[in-house]
Amino acid sequence: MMRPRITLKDIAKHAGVSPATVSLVLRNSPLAAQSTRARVQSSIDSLGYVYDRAAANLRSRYTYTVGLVVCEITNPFYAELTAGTDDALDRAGWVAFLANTGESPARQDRFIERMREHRVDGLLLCPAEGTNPEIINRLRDLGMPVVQVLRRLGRRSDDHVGADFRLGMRLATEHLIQLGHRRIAFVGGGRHASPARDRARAYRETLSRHGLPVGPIVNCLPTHEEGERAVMSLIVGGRDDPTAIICHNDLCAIGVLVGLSDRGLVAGKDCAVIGFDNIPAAAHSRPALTTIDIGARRIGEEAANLLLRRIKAPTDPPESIILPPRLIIRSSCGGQSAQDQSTIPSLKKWANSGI
Amino acid sequence: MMRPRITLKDIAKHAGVSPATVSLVLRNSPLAAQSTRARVQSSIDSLGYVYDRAAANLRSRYTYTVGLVVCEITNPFYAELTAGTDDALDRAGWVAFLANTGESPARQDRFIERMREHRVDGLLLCPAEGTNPEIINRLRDLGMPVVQVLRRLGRRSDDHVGADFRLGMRLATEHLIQLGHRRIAFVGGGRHASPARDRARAYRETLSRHGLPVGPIVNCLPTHEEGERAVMSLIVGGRDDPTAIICHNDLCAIGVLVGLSDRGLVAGKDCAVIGFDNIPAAAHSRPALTTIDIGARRIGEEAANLLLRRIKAPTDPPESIILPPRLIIRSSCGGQSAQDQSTIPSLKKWANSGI
DNA sequence: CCGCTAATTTAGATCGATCTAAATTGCATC
DNA sequence: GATGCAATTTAGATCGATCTAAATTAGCGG
Repeated sequence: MMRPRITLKDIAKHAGVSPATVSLVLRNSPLAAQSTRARVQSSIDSLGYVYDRAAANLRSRYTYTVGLVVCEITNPFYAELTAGTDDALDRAGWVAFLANTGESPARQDRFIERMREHRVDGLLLCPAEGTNPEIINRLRDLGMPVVQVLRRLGRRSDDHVGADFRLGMRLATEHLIQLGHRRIAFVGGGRHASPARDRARAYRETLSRHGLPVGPIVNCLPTHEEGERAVMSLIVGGRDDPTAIICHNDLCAIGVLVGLSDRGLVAGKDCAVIGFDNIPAAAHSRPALTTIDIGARRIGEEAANLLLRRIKAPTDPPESIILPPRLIIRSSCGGQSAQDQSTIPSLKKWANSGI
Repeated sequence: MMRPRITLKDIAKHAGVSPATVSLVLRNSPLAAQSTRARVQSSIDSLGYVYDRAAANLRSRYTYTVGLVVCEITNPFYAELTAGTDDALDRAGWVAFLANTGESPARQDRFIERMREHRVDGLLLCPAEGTNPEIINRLRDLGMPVVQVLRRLGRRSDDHVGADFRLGMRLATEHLIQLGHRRIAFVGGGRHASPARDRARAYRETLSRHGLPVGPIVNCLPTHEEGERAVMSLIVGGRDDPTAIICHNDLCAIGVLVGLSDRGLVAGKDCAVIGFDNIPAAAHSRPALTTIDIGARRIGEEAANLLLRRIKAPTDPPESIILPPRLIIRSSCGGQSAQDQSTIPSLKKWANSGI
């Protein structure tokens, strides 16, 4: 019924060499002579052999797999990031196990455990909100290479790839200030992950530095719905209504745009709106959304590459790779609607010397 | 430096039993006595043992992994579908390798090969456009269980989970006809995957059945950009301009909404627009998009469950699970803007008797 | 033709689990 | 206490590759 799998031994017999030699050929070892290499290769082709990595990694060091733990893949931003890691891993010949935690630490723990059982060589972790920071230390003690993506738990001296959220938020805030806004609200604050804290902090600092009042701040989920709803509480028609709104991300900014239009207001004229992430939809809202691009795909790629480096050199000092954000000016803040006023993205990168 | 991995043998020694017994306990075999089970379990806990599935599956039948091959994860619809499969697999204790082919058959082939090397027990395949249908036969000959998701290649008697795209398109078209539209355009036609062909066909059939003219049809990618652009070619201000536009999917429908508003037209008043997929953003466009919901998440779950069934019973006759679409009426077609006029989704399902 | 080094090849143990088939134990019955 | 049968336990082979260390072969100078 089930025909037996063709193994390395079968190839050896067919090619008239030892299994050890076939193994050398399979791994492109320089030890194998050109002539035998060719002979073995032709046996492989004619028998239709499939290399069994699962068996190989029992003995060898690597499984050539990593775990990708994402907090919410249905968020377009993370989908983009996932596509980036998939790309980079594919190029290197690796594959990723996917886990979508849906912001559940319990599910995340369960998945990480499962990954350990499958002997992944490392983890790309965008930790769910509320994750116990201890998990990083635990994984390090277990010798499991981990690269934190975007969100970062605990100490600053772990491997990490992210964006400069504070600079991003400063760019956004200063853009509005330059346009003359004095009452600048923040929608989607109150999240607890590190990028959220960074944003909130930069928002406050920038306003204070310019001697402007901080707030109002609406703490809500960064979603369409809550963005829409936030407008209701923010714009009451009084003198003190904000003239500009900075949003935690584009999803929620697009909600704000809709909320404004439902109130008969025109974003970019009656009220400026600025987003964060530059998801594909941001270019296609009306008015088109001014936002901060942080290069989701690129972050995914850099994270995958860093993880592969770390797997190969586990004791090298940790790296923190921070990609520069750029302000994308469209029309939701009124005035100029120039296309993508971009700065050349240069890679800011440093290694903490293992402190 | 690297402390050696704790193995089943270590547990055996610690608990004073044989490795075989520990193995039984690990697999919850009824052969192990309650008392030994407890003793072994406590050894496991105190030594911090991690089961090595990679080693186990060398000998045993299953690896408890599947490959998930998706054509474009950055499309919100597929992201949702991916979340659904991830959910179902997680519940069953399985994990998926992820591959985002980006509609590249070559990349898809490469990935499938890699999955075979990793000995996945089965594949969830949403084939890239242009995939050679032979691949299904090849995989069947190799004994690899495959469930096609949404898109379906070649013969109708393979395992497959999808939506009734033809019914969906009929619902959409008839909805517009009922509203009195006579010139109904189709944007995003010309795609080659099976769901696209089904939609185009139902669109034509329904119009013909009602004695209405077919077209105009704009063949373009189902994206924001091209949706916007399509409006330019479709609405020229003449007598024969369509009064309604059906779109291949919501992404492109939202583009059409934007295109209309850029022309100073109001969707739902000057022109009706209807989408397909019911992605999250559809409820938050303005006007809110009337669309066809096909339950992306549910499809992902059903596909994962079917694959698990097929892995356990490879010789059972193939199943085709078709989920019913439902029309979600919002305001992009004008008139009533009642919330989610939904029918109760009942599962339509049949098994081809292995023909 | 021998010795010596360098280039190839290989035998056999090993990775960490499962599987088969046989051995052992426990318990009720005779 | 011997016997039979079911319930547990176990030894040892096995999955399909890699690894180590040793064996073989080739090439070259003398």
